[in-house]
Amino acid sequence: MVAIARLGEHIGEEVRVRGWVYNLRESGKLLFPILRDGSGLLQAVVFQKNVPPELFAQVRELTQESSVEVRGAIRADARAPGGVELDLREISVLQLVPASDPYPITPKEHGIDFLMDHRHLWLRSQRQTAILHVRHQVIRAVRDFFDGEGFVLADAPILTPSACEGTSTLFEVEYFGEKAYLTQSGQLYAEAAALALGKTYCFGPTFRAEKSKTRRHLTEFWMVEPEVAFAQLDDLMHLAERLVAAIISRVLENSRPALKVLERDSTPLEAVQLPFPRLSYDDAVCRLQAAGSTMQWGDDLGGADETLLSKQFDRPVMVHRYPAAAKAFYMQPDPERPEVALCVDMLAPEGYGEIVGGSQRIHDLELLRRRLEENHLAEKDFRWYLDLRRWGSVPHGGFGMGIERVVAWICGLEHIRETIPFPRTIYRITP
RNA sequence: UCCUCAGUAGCUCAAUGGCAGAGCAUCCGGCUGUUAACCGGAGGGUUGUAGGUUCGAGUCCUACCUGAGGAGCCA
Repeated sequence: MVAIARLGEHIGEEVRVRGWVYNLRESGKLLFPILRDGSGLLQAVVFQKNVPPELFAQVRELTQESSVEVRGAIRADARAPGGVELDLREISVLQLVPASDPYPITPKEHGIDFLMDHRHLWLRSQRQTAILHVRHQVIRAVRDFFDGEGFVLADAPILTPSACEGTSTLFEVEYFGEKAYLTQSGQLYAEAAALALGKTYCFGPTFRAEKSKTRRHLTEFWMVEPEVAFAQLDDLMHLAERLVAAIISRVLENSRPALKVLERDSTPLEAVQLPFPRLSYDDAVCRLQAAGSTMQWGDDLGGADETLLSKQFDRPVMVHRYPAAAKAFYMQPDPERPEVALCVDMLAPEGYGEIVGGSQRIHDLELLRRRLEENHLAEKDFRWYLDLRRWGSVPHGGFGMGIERVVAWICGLEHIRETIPFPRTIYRITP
């Protein structure tokens, strides 16, 4: 049994291929069933005069997405998509899709509503499998990168007793008579792990119940969050840029065919070389105002601002030292300018916006207590978090990277919903 | 939550307030190199729901339902 993607290595040989009927083209006494197997597309050919009548008849009545196993010789043929063709000699039909109930997704155009309702079938399309191949490479690259850097995986819980940051709207669940919430970030737990392991990361699903309705948002998405003891802001920026460069490099190495299916121009990806530009928030505000934005110092960057800024660079840009007032309570203030926080956001090029957000964390117990109070957060909810500052506190920090946004950028997609097998958005939880 | 838009055949879409249509899909027929094949024919409809205006509503009005695009918030 040979995967379609590897048939180029079997020219001249007789092979068996298992898969599904993608399409069937017909021209008189000539049939062209197109098969897919998840690795690629294969055109088979059947000449009526070269095969028994039963075989010809059997192939002729194949319907889209019927599951089959075929046998035949592979030969190079420039006329076939993919460059190789199978001279079909034998077929075993596992399931013939009945013509009375045809496969709903045809090779023609469909609207997004219909496709999302049929997401479980839409995944079979060339485009969707290509995206999932890229996603797979991105995740492999992340895990290999951290492994190579000596990080130890320590996943954070998904069920949590209270808000991690106290800002987002959370999904509430009933937990044996108590209220619990789906995690919006593993960060606080990752900090505990970092003080145990030195360098650690967690990687899992994250939930936001905000009623966000844009092409950049999912209610359930995957986030990887490294956390490093003794790290300062510059160390975090250095880590983040190398992580992203490693991901891009991996995708360019392993996913060229997928990028081609997606018609993704790879030149912007090839331009992503170290180092990435660093821009202080102050400089970002100047640049934006010069470019016509109405934003003022103190405002957070809006979506349009992010796009405007990222289009000024050919690689991801890191914006650091935002006003502390606009940021989370746990961020370490800059000792030289307490009104800004030692934090960084990485904006992807081509208008894809924020893919990384991180900071150095407050390591002083009394300062952290003060910040909790200023943010009206109850100290009892953060008792264990404060403990991390009572015994062996060190400067430390980390960041979160949203996998789906990275995949959307790399694949050049219009909308993030195609980057995850079963997207969860504000108005959609099925299939 | 706010703003905008859409809902007609399995799918993608047309239809000036006046007979509800086309392409694709499905079925039948034709074609010995097709490339979302092509050519000919057939079947397929409670126009999202409920009201209203009108001689007459897919079309106009009101409410609701479902979804999409954007804003805010964020990864």
